[in-house]
Amino acid sequence: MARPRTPLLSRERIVTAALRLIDEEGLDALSTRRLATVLSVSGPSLYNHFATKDELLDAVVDSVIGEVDLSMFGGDADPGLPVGLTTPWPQALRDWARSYRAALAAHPNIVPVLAQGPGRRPNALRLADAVFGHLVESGWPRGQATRIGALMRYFVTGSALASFAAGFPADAGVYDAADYPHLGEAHRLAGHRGAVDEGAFETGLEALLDGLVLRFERLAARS
Amino acid sequence: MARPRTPLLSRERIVTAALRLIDEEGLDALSTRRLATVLSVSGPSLYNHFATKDELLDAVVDSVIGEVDLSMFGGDADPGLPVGLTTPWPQALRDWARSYRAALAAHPNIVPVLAQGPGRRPNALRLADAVFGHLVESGWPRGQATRIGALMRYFVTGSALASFAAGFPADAGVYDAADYPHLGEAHRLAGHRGAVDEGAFETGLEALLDGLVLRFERLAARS
DNA sequence: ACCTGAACACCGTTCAAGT
DNA sequence: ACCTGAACACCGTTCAAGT
Repeated sequence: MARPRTPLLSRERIVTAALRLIDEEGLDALSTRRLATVLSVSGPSLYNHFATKDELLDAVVDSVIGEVDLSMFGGDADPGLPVGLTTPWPQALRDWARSYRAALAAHPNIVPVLAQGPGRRPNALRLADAVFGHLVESGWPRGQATRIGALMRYFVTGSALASFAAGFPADAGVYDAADYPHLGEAHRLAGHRGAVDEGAFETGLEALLDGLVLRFERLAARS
Repeated sequence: MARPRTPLLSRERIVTAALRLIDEEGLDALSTRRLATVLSVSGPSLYNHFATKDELLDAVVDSVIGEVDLSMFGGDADPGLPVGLTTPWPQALRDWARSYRAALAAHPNIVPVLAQGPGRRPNALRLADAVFGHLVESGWPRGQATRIGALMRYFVTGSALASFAAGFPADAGVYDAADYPHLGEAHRLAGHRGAVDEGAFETGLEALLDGLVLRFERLAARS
């Protein structure tokens, strides 16, 4: 065929197909050759749009991060917003963490890539900027704001990386009472996967926020 | 050569070499052929000791989890220990979380595999059993104990998966003030990698424990 | 039982050739 | 500019053959 008059591929079409493949069959299932087959082109065609497979993965990751809601941090959306109308930081962190987790948990297989940090990906940098900026403007010292951004990412990526409940085999035979005296009911976890993971995330999120509010109050009391 | 009189390989030798390769060059660098070369045998030899590469990875993962200290949960170590001498649950969780993170952070490249859950790996199941058992015996309802086990794993795996600080390029040119108004100092993060990540982990851990203690007190007040 | 080389169906990527 | 087939150096795994 050689060059068609309208391109067969675009970065966007490639990214969408790649994410679907990763979601459905895992990160290892994404090969340039399989992806090309799905897109009805030959393998090397992809190299007209991405220099390497890593660059393609970067684009996939950034498209996922682009789904995270950052509106609770104000900023760009309403530049003329009165200062008193910004969302209090604990509520902003709560809303953001839920949206962040939802976006990542929808694509758990790509979380290990995404967790490596923002790199040069624009959506990831925008996210870091919004969180850090809001915390500093709320009165957190810069060093503390950095730590909070980090620890929130630890918790959210950890919770999206894999289901806790689904990690326990549903086969009751695994949990020999002599070896694991307290895991007699563990085989039922996988069946309640959604509720267990959601409950753990919410409990952890609220505990974290309570602990941070406590620290913020101590900070204020000292000044 | 064919069969030597004393075996050239053992599961242990293979696991050790595999972990070193993963640590030094990443998960993708672990191929059965490279591993075999390191061990001075031919590729297929490994299949005399592990049925598949996945089974080998499982053994590597469990060897890492075996490094986590569980002694703070009492149990096996001192079966005749008086009840009053068990470590209070917040301190036990703190000590365990630190040991857990240290073991994982020493081998960050394998964390994505390990985070998939215990599966049938004995050391991972022992860990889950010890944490859950200690929480229940400390007075936590079983449902809450499950959630706490889960949320602690979220936080620890998230913190060991990748350095937060190292995720920000050291190249100051990345952080255009027009795009990211609050990231002007982000290029200096990578240089303080250890301190930033350690500080974030400790802050998050203490905040989480504070929040959980608060919940435990509320629980006690209701009964 | 434990190692070998040959073989199969895969990879990511490069490159010359086509329009 | 954007696609193709051929080619290179890799993969995981199977299998028959050796001791």
